[in-house]
Amino acid sequence: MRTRFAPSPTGYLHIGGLRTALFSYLMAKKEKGTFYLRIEDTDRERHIEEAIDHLKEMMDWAGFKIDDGPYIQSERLEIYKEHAQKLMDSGKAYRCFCSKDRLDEMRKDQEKRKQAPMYDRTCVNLSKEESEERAKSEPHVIRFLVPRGETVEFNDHIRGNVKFKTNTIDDQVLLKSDGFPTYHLAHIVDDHLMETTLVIRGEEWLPSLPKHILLFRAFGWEPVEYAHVPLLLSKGGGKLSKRDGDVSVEKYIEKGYLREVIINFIAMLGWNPGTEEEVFSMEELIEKFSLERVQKGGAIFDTAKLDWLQGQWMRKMPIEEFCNQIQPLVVEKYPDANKDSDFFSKATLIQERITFFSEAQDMMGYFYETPKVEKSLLASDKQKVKEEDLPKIFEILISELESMENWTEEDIKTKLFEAAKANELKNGQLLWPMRAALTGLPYSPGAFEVATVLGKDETLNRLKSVIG
RNA sequence: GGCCCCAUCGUCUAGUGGUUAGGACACCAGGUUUUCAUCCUGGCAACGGGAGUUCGAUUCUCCCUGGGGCUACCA
Repeated sequence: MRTRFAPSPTGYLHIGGLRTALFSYLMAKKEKGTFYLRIEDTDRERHIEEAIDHLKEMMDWAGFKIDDGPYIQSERLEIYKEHAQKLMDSGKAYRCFCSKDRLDEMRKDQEKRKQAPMYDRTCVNLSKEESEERAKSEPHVIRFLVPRGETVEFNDHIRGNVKFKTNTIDDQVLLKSDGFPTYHLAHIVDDHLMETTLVIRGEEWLPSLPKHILLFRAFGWEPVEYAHVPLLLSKGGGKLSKRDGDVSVEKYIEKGYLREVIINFIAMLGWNPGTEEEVFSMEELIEKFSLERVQKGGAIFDTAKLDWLQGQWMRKMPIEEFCNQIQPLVVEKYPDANKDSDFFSKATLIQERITFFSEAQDMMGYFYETPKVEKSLLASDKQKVKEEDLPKIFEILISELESMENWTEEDIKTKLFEAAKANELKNGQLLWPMRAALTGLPYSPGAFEVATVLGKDETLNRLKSVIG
């Protein structure tokens, strides 16, 4: 098994592109085959220099090991020319000197008459001599002479048997007047020469499939295998494109989604393992992926589930790694966090309620800075804590906690539950004001947990300063 | 217009010639000895329509409808 990812360099990586790359990668790795990268930069107008390096970085980020390449099509122009020539020599392609204007007019005319726009083959009838002669001075393209009256059948790995009549297939341009090949020629030549065994690409290529099969035949080559994956759709239903919002992988990385999350998410868009599991690592995907279980219909790219997955993966992350990720961020704002021997236990409290690393700074602030506590926060209707009861509540809290010898979470819990009972208070009436006083936030880890990490002295300081 | 592809809850999807059509996300309601989050329980919610095949179709066939893609010297 040898697969490839063959993007054109646009400057960013489309999320759908990442998905076809992922599927290709998974197929290759599943079979212990190879996966290579090829840059399809045959459109001069689109060419962007840095895009190639960027693509390599993205493959690296995604965790796709590139076994080979990148092959750059713009560096292989001679090869495509030779192959186009071969087809001309065997009468399967021809030069076309028609101008852009004439073609436009022709198409307009055809549309007016409600015909399918197709090249009218004006240049097919040129004699070999005339064609050779004019080629010396006139700009021209090379077109594929599509055989008429045939039916091309092909077995797609996802769609099964598909049939096309060749009569409706246009004489595709193979080589442009600037000497660059079109996608059609370049991909056939490359996938043959580079010994690709399976091409996985978007469904938008399905209508071109017969052209490609015909080209393989014209060269006398065995066609590669194809799998056309369903498109990613926007909420409105159309093909997901730039105007629908965030379609670049870079955007999602910027937002703070984990690599594992994005990979997991796009894998599940159009594919499922047939079980009810939904959280998969790359290794598991490699093991379980199969084209037979890829959906035929397009999938709407709806990110609601992405956030859920992000939470799943955040909580799944080993705590050491979690600390490594957030500590630098927290240190930026709170330098004390750098040499904090308790950072680990603080991070543990945060991990189960965080969605993005970037939130850590705000979530951990009260560990490093005495919070400013709004008086109104200490009371709570829901917890039945009235403002006038606060002095008494804090008095109880302070005296109970002050008397403690062992400052452990269990001991604090026992102590305060007893105190609540003794004073005929609900747990919440004691704990809400305590938690609020310690953190200054409407929500945070629990009072016991925060107090434990803060230590006895700091806890008491904060409780005292609130009523003072 | 022509050609091609597709069609199960709002979304991602499982599924079989006979099922209470399953799961997940989202949403709603409860619970989890304090908030938030997590977690748990429950609820809401789907086979586009019409023929045919069949004892029986969500499932097989055809038509319709709907959606999508392609129709460049772009990929």
